[in-house]
Amino acid sequence: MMTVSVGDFLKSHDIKPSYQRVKIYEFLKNSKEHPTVEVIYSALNPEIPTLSKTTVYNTLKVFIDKGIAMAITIDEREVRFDAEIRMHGHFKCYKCHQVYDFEMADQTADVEALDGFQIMERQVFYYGLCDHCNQKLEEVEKQ
Amino acid sequence: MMTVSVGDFLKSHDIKPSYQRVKIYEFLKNSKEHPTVEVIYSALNPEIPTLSKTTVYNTLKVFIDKGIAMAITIDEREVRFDAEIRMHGHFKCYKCHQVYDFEMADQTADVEALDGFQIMERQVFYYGLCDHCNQKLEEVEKQ
DNA sequence: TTCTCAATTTGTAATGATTACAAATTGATA
DNA sequence: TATCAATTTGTAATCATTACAAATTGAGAA
Ligand SMILES: [Mn+2]
Ligand SMILES: [Mn+2]
Ligand SMILES: [Zn+2]
Ligand SMILES: [Zn+2]
Repeated sequence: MMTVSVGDFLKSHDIKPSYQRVKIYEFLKNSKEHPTVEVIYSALNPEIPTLSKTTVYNTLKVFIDKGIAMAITIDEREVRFDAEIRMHGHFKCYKCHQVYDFEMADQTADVEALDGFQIMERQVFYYGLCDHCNQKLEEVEKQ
Repeated sequence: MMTVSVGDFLKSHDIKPSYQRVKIYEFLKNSKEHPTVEVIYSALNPEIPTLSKTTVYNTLKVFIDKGIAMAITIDEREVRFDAEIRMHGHFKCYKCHQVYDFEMADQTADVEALDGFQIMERQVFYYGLCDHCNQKLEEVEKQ
């Protein structure tokens, strides 16, 4: 198993690895929850008391420009972020509001309606009840 | 060919067909552009000078609740609306910012990662260059 | 080491879409 | 015609995001 430091990883993507950038990337990479700016800021603020929310916004914009993160607009009200940039779908539970990843077959070829279009990005959002919340609902209905 | 008035259509979906609601629904139904609240408001304001933007927001919320319209969050900054509620994908051109519809095979069954999840809504967003803008780009490159 | 300067970070104010809310209007029914 | 709930309207509040200018940082120069 080969390990590359976050600093080297950022450098290899033409991003100067400042203290804040390293911490923000580490948090995003280790997070499974697709955090918002607010969540990232609140999580890192205790450790970096001088952190500014503007820095979180700026840094995420840099990550996206350099291709090591993506924005997820599955919520109407707030943008979430993801350090996993391989193609995958997102499911949002109406009840617990969690956002789950799911694997997806690449169905680019399926879309003959888009002949001549150059597809550069794909977002697939599903909504409903996650297995956990769905389970609880069924138990209630059984009564 | 059978025609039902917009008023009757709204009534059949449990929506009282006020003047504003009829006009807003007609505009949305006839529009191919997935308009924003601002676009709808600006388009109808000349005809309905007393129209309030709040009414546009309220009315669209009613349409969505009653299942005759849907919100499209393909833009990070502003929500677009669509009176076409059959399942279809959306493509947004980075250059001309138009949003195109495209037909899509229903691939619900494909997603075995979501066993136990109850999928209630699906949104598929593609981004890139539309055929028109892509064409123009190729012509420039040819020179 | 100290200096310099561009890149980065920070704090504050502005922006803009959306929502909250209360008053005015409408329109179906009595 | 009177009533009253539903709808519409206008204004203010909210809140995520952006703009911007000042402060800080840190890598290389001297
Ligand atoms: Mn993800
Ligand atoms: Mn559409
Ligand atoms: Zn859930
Ligand atoms: Zn285009």
